[in-house]
Amino acid sequence: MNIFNYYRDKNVQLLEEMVANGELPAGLDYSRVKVEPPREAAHGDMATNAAMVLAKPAGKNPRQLGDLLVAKMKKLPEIREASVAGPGFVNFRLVNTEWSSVLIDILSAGVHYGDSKMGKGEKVNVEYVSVNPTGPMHAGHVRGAVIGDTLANLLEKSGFDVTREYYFNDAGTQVDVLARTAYLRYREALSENIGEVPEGLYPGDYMKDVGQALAKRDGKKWLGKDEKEWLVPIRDFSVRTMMDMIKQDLALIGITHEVFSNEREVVEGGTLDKVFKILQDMDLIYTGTLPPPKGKEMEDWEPAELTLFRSSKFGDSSDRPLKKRDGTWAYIMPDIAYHFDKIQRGYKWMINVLGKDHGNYLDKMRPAVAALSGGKARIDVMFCGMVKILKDGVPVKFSKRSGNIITLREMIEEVGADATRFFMLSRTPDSELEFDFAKVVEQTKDNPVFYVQYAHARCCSVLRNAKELWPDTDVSAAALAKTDVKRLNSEEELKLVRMMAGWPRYVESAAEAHEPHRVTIYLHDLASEFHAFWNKGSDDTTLRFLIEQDKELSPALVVFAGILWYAYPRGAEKYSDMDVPVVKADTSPVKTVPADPGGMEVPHQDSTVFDPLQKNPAAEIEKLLPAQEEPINKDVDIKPAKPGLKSPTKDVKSSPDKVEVPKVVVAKPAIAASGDVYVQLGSYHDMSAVKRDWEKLKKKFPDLFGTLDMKIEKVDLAGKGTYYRLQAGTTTADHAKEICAALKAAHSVGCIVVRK
RNA sequence: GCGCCCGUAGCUCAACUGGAUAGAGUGUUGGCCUCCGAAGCCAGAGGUUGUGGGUUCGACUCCCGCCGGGCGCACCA
Repeated sequence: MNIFNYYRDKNVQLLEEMVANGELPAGLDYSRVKVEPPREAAHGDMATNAAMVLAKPAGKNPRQLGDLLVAKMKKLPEIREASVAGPGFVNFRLVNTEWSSVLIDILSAGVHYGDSKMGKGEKVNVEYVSVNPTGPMHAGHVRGAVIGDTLANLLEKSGFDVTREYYFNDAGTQVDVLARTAYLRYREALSENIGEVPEGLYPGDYMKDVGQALAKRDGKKWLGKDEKEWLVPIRDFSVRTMMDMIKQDLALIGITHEVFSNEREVVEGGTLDKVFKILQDMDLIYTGTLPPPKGKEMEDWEPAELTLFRSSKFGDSSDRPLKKRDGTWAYIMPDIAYHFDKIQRGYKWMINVLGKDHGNYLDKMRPAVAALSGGKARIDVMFCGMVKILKDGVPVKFSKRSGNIITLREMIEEVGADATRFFMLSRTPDSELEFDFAKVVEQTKDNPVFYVQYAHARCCSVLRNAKELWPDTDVSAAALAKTDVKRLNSEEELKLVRMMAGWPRYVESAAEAHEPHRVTIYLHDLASEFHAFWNKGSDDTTLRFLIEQDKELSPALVVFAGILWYAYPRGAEKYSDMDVPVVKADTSPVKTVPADPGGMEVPHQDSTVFDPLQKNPAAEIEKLLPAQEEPINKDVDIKPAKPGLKSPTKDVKSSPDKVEVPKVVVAKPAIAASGDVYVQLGSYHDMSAVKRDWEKLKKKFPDLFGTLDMKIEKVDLAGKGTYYRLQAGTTTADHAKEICAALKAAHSVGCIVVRK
């Protein structure tokens, strides 16, 4: 039960009484009336804005109306005090037993505390993860996965009928590449020497397992056969294997989808034609020519007759092609058909969790959904910000080429599922997030994960001690629900209780606003309140959880705190059986209290207790997008290797106790110190991007580039296409170095010194 | 150029979709262990919420204009 809603209804009831006896005019709209905890606890337990929002329609001034309401409220036995304050807030306090009875609610509801019927059983489809089956889940995917899953949990808890769905693409060229890679690894598994994985195939080692599995299942069946024969069966096998792998990975962080959909079924089921026909019948299809994209120099743009969908009728900026020039489907068509399928399955509300880089997905899909549902279905997209992975404070380079990806599995093994989930939820979804391996496992209070876990550990500790103190006492939630909680009435205790009473409000607001991170904020606040209460026990022994003379009362509070830990974003149903739903945390001390108090050594707060996975982290690329896997080789920015820098050799022998800080030696460039040097700032596929970036840079670093000119160097790299290199010059070698240093410091662009 | 998102303490972020004196952590200053876990707690200092207007009882929140940043803008996937 949400006690705030309860009193909101109570207030509305009072107002209705006032209407009934003529104090207020009839027909008032109460929908904006809210009851909330006041921002300042000193103001009271609860506050309502009723007088302010109803003043105008009621033809009274807010304070006048407030006074009327206060008079009514004061007659209620549950309300101890009420008054009008500020611009017209009505603040009120409840009698203590009202609060302490919340504890009984919590204990009897258990993990269902905070459930509500807000959603009224409405069907919602939450689609998230949706990683294509071409590789394992990696660190960049995790955030969207966690956010989507938690949102689904919250919606479910709030009374929606939620379906967790996963959609994967198994019909494009990517899965063919997957099949070819699998075939190669299959040959390898049958002891063929395959050498390096050729460009265009997936280089990762995970494909070895697929090859092995295939060899185990089919033996030498496919050796020497033509691709035409093996492509389809091996593709199916690989897709299945990869999906199994992904599902296992997801299970590691407690994510299970109910429905898996795939593109192939959509395509082969003929849905595309069906959807097209429907749109045609609605007269939303025509053949026409689109204007060229604005503001973007397109050298190779030429007008073409295309099959277009009148999406602009549904708020899109322009109509969109559904078929390519050659008559085949455009890539958005399967997605549209897939959403049609969802609509047909009865969803009026669909939520997609995507990476921020899919910027215009919603623009493209919303018109189609509107058209195909007759305006009855709604699609929302949550865009998740990027994750910057750091190891020991150093950004981790992410490159598929070298197979250097941090997989979800590695991440979980390193920091644990709970910490991962918590951390991924610690910021608003669309913001960028720094995920520092060292910080996540750091055991200090600047690690919110630990801070919350520590509070939980203390709860466990109390229960453990309670069992020791009173071996015969039942400390299960059910037993504690019978505790005489009315005796909990000190201000300190009630403060904690009020905090717990607020949980249902957080659940609702987080679900409504699609902001699962509010859960972690709540937990942090709750933990903070808990720690504060704990320490009060030092000054005042009557505020301890365990009071030897009073075994009935003591542990009750702890259990509530413990119950709320469930809120840790995981599925409620998984914890049906509970004393205290346990979140992973140390249940035993890892640091002992010294016998001689007064000089306890505490680790420095900035220090870490984490041993990094890799000691040779590479810098540079620092953003991870939950993006689609792609075969290597596409459009890679080609940069010459930096002169003078060798990759660190592994077998450098150095004694561990003599740690040498590696000296950064900047190799002296073999360039004369006169104006005969350019700095190369980037390399692009199209000319307009070069110009655009140059303008940007000039604006951003006027001091650096003010006097320099732009030079564009065109290069043809065999097999890789044409590149335009952006260079600035000429200048001296020293100045060039300065520029590069400054750019590096600003994390802006790469910078290479080149000769004239 | 167009569209979407963002700009809050020195730093990293909140602020319960319009509420009261904008809060936490970090850093800094001081205090608290004979006591349920001191990896904790308490207190001090730190702000014209990028900027200029508007809407109203009331704006970090909504609207408009600027400034600064991110992402997206193909018939590619």
